Amino acid sequence: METQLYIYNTLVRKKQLFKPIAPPHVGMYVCGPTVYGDAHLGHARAAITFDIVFRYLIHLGYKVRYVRNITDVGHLENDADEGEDKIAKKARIEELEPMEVVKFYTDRYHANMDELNVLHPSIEPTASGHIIEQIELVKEILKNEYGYEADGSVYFDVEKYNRKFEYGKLSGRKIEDLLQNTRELAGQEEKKNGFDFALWKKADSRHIMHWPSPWSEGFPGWHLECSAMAAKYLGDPFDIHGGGMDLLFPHHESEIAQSNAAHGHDPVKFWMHNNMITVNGQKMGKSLNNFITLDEFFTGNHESLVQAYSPMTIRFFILQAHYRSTLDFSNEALQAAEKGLSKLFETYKLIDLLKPAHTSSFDIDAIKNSLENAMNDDFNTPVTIAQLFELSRMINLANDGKASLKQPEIDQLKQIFGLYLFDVLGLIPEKNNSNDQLVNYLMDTILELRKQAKENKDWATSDRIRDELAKLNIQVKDTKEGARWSFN
RNA sequence: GGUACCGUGGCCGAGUGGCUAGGCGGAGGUCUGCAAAACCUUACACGGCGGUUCGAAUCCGUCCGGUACCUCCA
Repeated sequence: METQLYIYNTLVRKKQLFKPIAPPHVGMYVCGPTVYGDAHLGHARAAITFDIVFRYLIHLGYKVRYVRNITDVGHLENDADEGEDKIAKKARIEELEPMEVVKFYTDRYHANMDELNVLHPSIEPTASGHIIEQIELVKEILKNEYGYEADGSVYFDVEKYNRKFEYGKLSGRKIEDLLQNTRELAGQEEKKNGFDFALWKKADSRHIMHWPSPWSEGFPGWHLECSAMAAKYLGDPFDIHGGGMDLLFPHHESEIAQSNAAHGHDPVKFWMHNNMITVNGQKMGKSLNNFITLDEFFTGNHESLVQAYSPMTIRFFILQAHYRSTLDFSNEALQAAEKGLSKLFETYKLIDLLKPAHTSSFDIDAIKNSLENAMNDDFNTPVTIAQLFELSRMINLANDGKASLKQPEIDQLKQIFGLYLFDVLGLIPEKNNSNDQLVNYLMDTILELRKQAKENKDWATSDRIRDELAKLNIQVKDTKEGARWSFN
């Protein structure tokens, strides 16, 4: 494996050469969704970011086990419904069984991810399916005396932990600062310190989801599931842990603490965090209620959207920014992405029509190197895409007879273009929404009639055909080789 | 208040000491019955001020503006 992949590691705040713990195997854990609502653009960004990591590691020849969890219990609400489980709350409102809610939104999440051409993770564990593992982890932490019990709940003793380890190493926080700035939370009076977090929470009568444990009938704490499930499926330590930047603190910080408290060492070598999608410069998020769901994007059914945007447009839009930068949503930006992407697909199709020459104007290997370098530089997909546009330009020039390519280079060009466009970036042409064979046959017939009209200089008929087709969102493109068409 | 991060042309968005980012849009051109599409060419930039340097969008300082985390959040 010649390639030198550099990954930005949040833990050290710089890019580091990626070396797996046990090559050729790579273990990657990514925080998945809490399934109590529809996925929005931010979920797409996280999923696509790590889909790219997954795909590229596979491309490099690694054997990757990719674990992405489904959070279906546990996260506390922090408003009037003191300590009520998020899933349970939603269930109460909709008068559904909690698992019914979980199933409903999990299915919808999966459907959205498939539409975005996000590869399925190797394992997709649920928190509710790993209560036993989580209880065992709490026991270990208690055994090592980094937790304490209070009225059926168990809390993590951050101050004690910090004497031996370093709480805040990932997020760059100091425990003294935390001391000053902790808000009043449910169950605060049971804690030694405001910044202590729950490992196990006793359920009260209003909770529908609860499990027996040595301490109480209750439910696991906020950060426990990831620690428990990652260790179970990827070992301890493992290679890459990913998630949104908003999970950095306290979620990931606490995961590190739990693992150290239980096992005496850090759980993860590389921490990766994708940045947020913004709307008018402000984070798109549940709490701000400014999110647009993926289904709304796909249908255009939202007041902020002037049109529908296809899943591939969304994917391309996200990949046009580097994952560690914020990405500002706007109709203009999405429309630009839509056009740019279709240009790439169109030029890819042109490759097969190129006529080989005896000389060659371009250095395909140079582009190939640029593509590799871009991906190796912390998955720089915007630069990767820029290189694909460079290939696109070559294809068009050759197609116009303004440049030449030899057959082996045409083959190479097609191979590289396809490799990065389809396999690495995961961009695939949209399927037409109709019966392909039938539509193609009809279109051939219609365009043949229009061609005859044109030959007879019957412009009224030929223009009418063009206009009528336009009403069906079918665009007729006259080229030197005859008319082509596409769905708009 | 604490801690980070960001400020690039009309819009989105890479780069991070000297060499074109790229896309969309704009302008000009080629093609065309017309139009569209397609293609080619091209203009437009690095928040303000000061410093380091032969040279800074890129490093340092400072000011201004914005964002994120500190509470569930991708």
